[in-house]
Amino acid sequence: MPAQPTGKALGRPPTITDIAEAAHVSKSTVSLVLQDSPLIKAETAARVREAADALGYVYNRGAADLRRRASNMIGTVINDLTNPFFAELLVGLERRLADDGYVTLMAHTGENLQTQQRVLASMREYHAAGLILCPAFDTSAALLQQIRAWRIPVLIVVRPVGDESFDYAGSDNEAGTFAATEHLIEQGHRRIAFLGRVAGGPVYELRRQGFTRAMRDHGLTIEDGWLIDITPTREGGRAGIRQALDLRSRPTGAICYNDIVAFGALSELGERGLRAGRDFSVVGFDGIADGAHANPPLTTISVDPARLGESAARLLLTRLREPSSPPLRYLAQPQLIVRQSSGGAGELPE
Amino acid sequence: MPAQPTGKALGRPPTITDIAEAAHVSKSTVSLVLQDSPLIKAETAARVREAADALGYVYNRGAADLRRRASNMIGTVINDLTNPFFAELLVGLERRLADDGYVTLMAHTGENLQTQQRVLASMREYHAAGLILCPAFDTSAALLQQIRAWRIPVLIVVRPVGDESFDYAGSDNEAGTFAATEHLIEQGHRRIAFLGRVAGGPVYELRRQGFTRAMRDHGLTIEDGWLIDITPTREGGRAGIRQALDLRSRPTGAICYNDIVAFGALSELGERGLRAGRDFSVVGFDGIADGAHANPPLTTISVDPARLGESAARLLLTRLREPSSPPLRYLAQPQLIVRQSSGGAGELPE
DNA sequence: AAATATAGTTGGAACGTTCCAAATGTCGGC
DNA sequence: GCCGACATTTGGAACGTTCCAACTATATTT
Repeated sequence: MPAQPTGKALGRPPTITDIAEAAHVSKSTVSLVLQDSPLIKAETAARVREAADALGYVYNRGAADLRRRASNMIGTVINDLTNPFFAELLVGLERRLADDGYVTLMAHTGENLQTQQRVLASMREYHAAGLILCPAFDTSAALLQQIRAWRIPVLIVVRPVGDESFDYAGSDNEAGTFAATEHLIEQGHRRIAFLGRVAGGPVYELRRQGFTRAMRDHGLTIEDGWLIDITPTREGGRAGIRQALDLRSRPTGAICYNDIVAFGALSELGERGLRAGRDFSVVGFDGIADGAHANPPLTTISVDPARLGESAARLLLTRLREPSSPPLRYLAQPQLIVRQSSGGAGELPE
Repeated sequence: MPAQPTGKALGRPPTITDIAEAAHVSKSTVSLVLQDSPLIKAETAARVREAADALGYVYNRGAADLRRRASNMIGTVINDLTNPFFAELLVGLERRLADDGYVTLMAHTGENLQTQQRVLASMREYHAAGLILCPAFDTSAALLQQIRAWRIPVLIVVRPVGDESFDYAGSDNEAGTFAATEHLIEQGHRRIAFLGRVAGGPVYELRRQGFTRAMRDHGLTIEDGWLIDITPTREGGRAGIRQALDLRSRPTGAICYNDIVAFGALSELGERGLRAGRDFSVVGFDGIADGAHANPPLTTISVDPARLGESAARLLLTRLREPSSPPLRYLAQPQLIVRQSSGGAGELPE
């Protein structure tokens, strides 16, 4: 903790000019000292720093940013923080940004396009050095073009929008569900459902494709009703399982769009007296921390959300350093984590 | 979406001076228009706004803040975003702040005191108008005194630190666990454990006290080993249940420090082939959204985290308007939500 | 007709930095 | 005693706003 300022109190917060006066140098010198410039003699620098401490000086980043025509703020737009996946992503993001001396301007959209537009505009007014955007559903490519016209570096996370010319960090969704499905097949499952949205943009699309490809590759057909359309929430997961269990050609396991859908699925199974991993198999997607301590612990395709966040931040920082390099891209290779929620395909007890 | 700027392009982003020129007024007038001042004739204002749109003007809040010696940024310090309780809190907080035209500077400490000190200092440099701090464990009262010396309004959330002179938003922890415990007692339980930290600051203290008071009030004694010391995580919850079930005088239910501890408890019970609500009762604390779709759905003491966040934001905004009113305080009245994880006290199957 | 009030507009000095160009001081070599 | 080279330091004009005091009209009162 810094010492209390001891010098004579001015009526207002001290500025570099005050320090300059106290240390008998010019304010230019003070400015250079604060920037750790090697131009200044060590002795002088020490004297300046002493004066600054004595006066209780605090750097005014706003003023500096105005003059430098730059800032160290990164705007981060998240749409659903109540999904732990995004919370963990944000943690990784913020940690990395903080480590590099940046500060996070955070906003939450709740999937609302107008809110999204508003917060982006606000971040622009604050001169954010860069933006990290997890686009709300139905975000148009036009919005991205607009941001590009703002000339603020922007990185898209998780949900690809627009063309390939934007920096992007996400995960290999198709490969992920492919691996998930293969896992169930290897466990002996032949009748597998997919719980996700039917028309929910590219992420849903790819995850479903990974599922269908794995089924096809293994010579399995997807029977009517196994592609179950739900909202990607815990509630949706429950509904999905209800639907699955009511099917005439009942599946023995399900690939879930993401982990929270899977949680809902586990809950509904439990309510029916069924135990995931024994009576029915459930696989999630995301690898959020809660999965390890779900009931039962959840088999999932992990993309390590915190790490994805760090990578996203890293990409944006690279972009800031290299404004005109070709589009950057990071695709997390999802990894299968086998826990108890998946197991052999027995017959369901009646 | 605003129209593309159509006017002649300058080499640099347009400023109020450029608008002034285009609209044939002074920059003072432009400034007043941007502030919606009633001093300016409607006709003139319209002309100015037109010019601003045409040039693609974007307000420079940094410059304005420098001159006004104020800002619209609120610094928010959260220590554990991976706990959905805090994520939901943050959502409520941010929503309220955004509604009032403020922007959220968010930082994550991961319970690290040094990180906390660093991010607070950083927020000061950025001239945050106010701070919302959920103090990391072991935060000293001295730190708060220091912040007070900075003359930045600060609101403490969730964990009380320092004296009563700080604005605070939290919940009635003692009443919460009291109600939780009474609930189990009413269900017929007589042997109840408490899963929490033994020396973890005021929140733990109060929640434990609510438990002990309820037990005492109902003439029940707390036997050796029923106060179980764990870290307040999912992992801790599992360990706690393991410990509880191994006791010679085995409890039939447990009050958990918070919901994620309860989730761990549910997981461990499941692993042992026990079903919460039938074989053992579990009550959480916080009321995070996941609780409704846990396996089984979790009985909990809800403080409605999102609403708590909104209230916290509201308090801080009030403080900004009334810098010298007496300390503000909001105590959420926690509410018992009965779901399936608690039930009658049967005997445990051997 | 002068004085006063009112509405609308404006010049210019801040706000606290940065950074360029220029100034100063010191040293060695001639 | 002068020159250039180098190490340090500095004056002052920006950066894009706000806001006070002053100014110009025009209308109203005396």
